Amino acid sequence: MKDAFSTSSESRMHLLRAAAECFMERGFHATSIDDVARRIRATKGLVYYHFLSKMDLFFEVYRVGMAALTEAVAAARKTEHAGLPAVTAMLEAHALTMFEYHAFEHVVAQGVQLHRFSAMTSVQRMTFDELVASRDRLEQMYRTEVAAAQADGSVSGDTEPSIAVKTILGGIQWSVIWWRPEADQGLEARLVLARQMVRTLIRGLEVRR
Amino acid sequence: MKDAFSTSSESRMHLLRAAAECFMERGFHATSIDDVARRIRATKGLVYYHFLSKMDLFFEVYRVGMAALTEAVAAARKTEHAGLPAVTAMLEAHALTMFEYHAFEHVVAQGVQLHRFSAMTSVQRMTFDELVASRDRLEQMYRTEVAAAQADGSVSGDTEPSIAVKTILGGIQWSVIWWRPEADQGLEARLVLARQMVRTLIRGLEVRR
DNA sequence: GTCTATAGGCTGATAGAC
DNA sequence: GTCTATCAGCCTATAGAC
Repeated sequence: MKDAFSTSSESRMHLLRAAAECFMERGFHATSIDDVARRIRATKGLVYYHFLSKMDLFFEVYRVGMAALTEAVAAARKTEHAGLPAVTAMLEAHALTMFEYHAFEHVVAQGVQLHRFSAMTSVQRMTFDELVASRDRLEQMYRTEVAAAQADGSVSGDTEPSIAVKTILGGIQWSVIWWRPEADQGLEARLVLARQMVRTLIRGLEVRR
Repeated sequence: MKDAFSTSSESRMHLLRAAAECFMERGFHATSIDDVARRIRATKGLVYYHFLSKMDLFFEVYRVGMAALTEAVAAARKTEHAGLPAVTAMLEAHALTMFEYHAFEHVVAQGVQLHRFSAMTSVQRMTFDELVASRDRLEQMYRTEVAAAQADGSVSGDTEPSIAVKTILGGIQWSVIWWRPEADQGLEARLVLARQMVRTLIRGLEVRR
């Protein structure tokens, strides 16, 4: 998992992981810096040595989560032909990343909602805007492929790509709510689950012959 | 919308709505009791006259949101034959309720995540467990209908009902994240959107002939 | 790099006036 | 029913020791 953290010191990486877990369990505001430090048996001082503020720490966690998602989905996109095959591969990679980076993706989901951070410096505002933009770019990849699939006739044209994408992605993203790491250990079980989810979304509930 | 609030005084009802909006915008922990009171141009004292604590206020908002959802879905269920037709009607009603009770349903979504309220009294713990149970009962309605649809062959049997339901419902529930009341005014526009979402989930992305 | 100590601000909850 | 005043606790962030 090292890759998504790029170049980070040991402590910094451990803090990021601890923060992701705390934010997932209790949410941003209910998590104290002491909670994060305590989780790796350190104290507040260490956190403030590595991060400027609690919000910057949150942003870093978000960035790691989005980076993991973007890389996985972009890579999967290239393995298949444009259109429906690409979308299918993207969704499967997307789901697997949701499981592997569970805590981080939970934070990403929170971040989407938290437009209103009480007080943001202008630097933080810029960072925040970039994170929102990265989320839009991910969705844009999907919209492009769905539009291509509509053009080649493999996806029905009577629903706007943006609506279809939001709906389908919701099915994947919502897994942060109900999926638990304990539930299914091992890559094999995760792959089976991811494929069932993707199949449900691509083929629909209804069976036709 | 009065119905879902059952018997409530005027002030109490306004406070519930204000609380739902605050919790939606800032989240439970970031919302202060003063924020809620200020939104209806009142003060803290009023809130504590009507509700025992901030957490009880949250629980009441959650209860209203879940009640609205349960009633709408249960009613829709009866309008169609068991199995796929029932599921389709349930999803459409579900989506429409997500829009109509947007702020409340946003809080319900938060509530699912907040397992760990720092300090709950035993009474609060019981209330909380009942709210979680009400959520499970809603999902159970869907699982039952999907299983019936698998039995009559209208839904493929190769995905467990619980997985299919969680995936499909995710597509609907996630709309609290991206849908905004300003976006589409009027019942007509909402109905069109709801039907596009449901169609995407029932028929799938892929088109077949 | 990591820790301790502490300042300073905010907020949940209560008491009591009107 | 609604408001004002206030307390007690917690938590972010900083300063400075080691």
